[in-house]
Amino acid sequence: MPYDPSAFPPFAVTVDLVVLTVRRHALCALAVRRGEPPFQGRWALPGGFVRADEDLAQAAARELAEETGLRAHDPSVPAQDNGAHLEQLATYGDPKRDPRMRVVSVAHLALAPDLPAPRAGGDASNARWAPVEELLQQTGYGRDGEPVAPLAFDHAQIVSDGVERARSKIEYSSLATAFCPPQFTVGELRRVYEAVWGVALDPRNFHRKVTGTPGFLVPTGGTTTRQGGRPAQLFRAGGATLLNPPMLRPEV
Amino acid sequence: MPYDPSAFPPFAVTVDLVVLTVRRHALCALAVRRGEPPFQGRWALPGGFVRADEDLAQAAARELAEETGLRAHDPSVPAQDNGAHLEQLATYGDPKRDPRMRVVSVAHLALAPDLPAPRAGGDASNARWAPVEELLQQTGYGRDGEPVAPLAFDHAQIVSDGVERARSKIEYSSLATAFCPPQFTVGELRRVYEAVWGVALDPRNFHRKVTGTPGFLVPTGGTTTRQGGRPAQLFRAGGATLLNPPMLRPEV
DNA sequence: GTGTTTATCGTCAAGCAGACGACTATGATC
DNA sequence: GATCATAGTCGTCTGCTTGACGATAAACAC
Repeated sequence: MPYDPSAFPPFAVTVDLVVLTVRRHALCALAVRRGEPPFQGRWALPGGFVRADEDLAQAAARELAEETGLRAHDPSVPAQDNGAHLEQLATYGDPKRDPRMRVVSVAHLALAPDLPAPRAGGDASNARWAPVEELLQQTGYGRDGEPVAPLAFDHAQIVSDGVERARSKIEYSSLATAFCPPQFTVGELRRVYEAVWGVALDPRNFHRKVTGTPGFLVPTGGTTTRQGGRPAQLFRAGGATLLNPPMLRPEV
Repeated sequence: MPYDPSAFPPFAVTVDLVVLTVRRHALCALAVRRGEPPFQGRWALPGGFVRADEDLAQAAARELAEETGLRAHDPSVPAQDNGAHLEQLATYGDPKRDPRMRVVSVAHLALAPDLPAPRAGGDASNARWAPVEELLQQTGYGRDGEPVAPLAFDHAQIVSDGVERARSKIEYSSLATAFCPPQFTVGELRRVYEAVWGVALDPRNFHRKVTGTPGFLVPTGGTTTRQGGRPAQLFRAGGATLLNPPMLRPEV
């Protein structure tokens, strides 16, 4: 088939980001307020058009840096830097998902440690970390009493898919460490699991499990009391990416 | 931002299909021979452009029907029909993946029972079930002595990702039944696992595991001797989609 | 009948998970 | 400084699941 642009319909391709973090014991996603129609004034996921010479992962990393200042952690480089985990999530292409034109959005999932206040072009009021339960409830009032409008476009579905991916993936991988600072304690890691899954875990069994899994955690030698109580050993993420046997999510 | 087509670069969007089945104890993928440049004469995955009014899943289901005659099993309809399992796999958008133009391909994964001979527009010589190891080796000779050329475009990567998805997903879901006919025996299901994972499983432990997992298998009452030996009970897939605890893939 | 093939049931030991007791080491409070 | 609250860490015990494997059952081929 020769190059014939009339042979296929043109699409706009965007990347949208589900950036998750754990703040105050709650799983939160980054939301930005839309400045233009459609859905003007409503909250949405950060994202933007893929440029003509850009790979999808590059576009996602660029948007992530623009919105949060985070560098994406290239998974092909095993060196543990401070970058966020970034992976492709899914692609959304309903013909009516954007009323203006035909847009296919390649959603990406980013996991980041707790960050300073978000920025969106320097305007803090137009970006916030929102608890995912608040974003996913169709209507009602948020914790601060502000009425909650549904997310723009199909972004509620995308957030839901991203949260589900994160919830299942920390079961059988060491990805939960992506929510932690470079050095962290077993208790901090446990609170990540508790926030993402929304359950309480037994501290003793959790400690036995994570310290007993080879390659999951590497002690750095230091200790900290930043959580109060007895000083806790500090660890960094080990090289293992797959947990076998997996961490079991409690039922019900 | 008003609708300004010059504000974003136009993309072509395609769907490509990784259609897997188990034939003669080997995991096979459907490959079609390309009739036009680029990569003319080389094997590739079936696929095509997404139409202007089509959802991505619709486009994938349409391509699947065109290439194999299979109807996609809509996961929102729990009725067990004879359709194939179809799910989105990942999206590939390297700027240079198609030398003609900027193409973003939304790959889908389909799992089907063993089928009669494939067809590609009625021409059997242009479609075949190829063992995935054969497709994935970069060069060399296939089982029939025919020299093996790498798949067109980035399709080897897509097949690799699809196979890995299938291998991991049958661990913790009942998806392996998608490779089986509507009624099947425990031994047939075990041979699916063995072919997909490329390992031998203990028949006794496998039998205990699958029959002991509630909702996985439902006995139909019938028996069959089509595999030889003692008659085996026939089952159909139960309603359970998640296996807990999962089926463990042997190491090494 | 004998052998072969496949299916199915049972047994046993090792390992892991969940429940939970006990102890340790810090900071906060009186 | 004693006491308390908080968080971390080490053990123990019980039940369940797994992996290895013996034994039996029911068909077909000869």
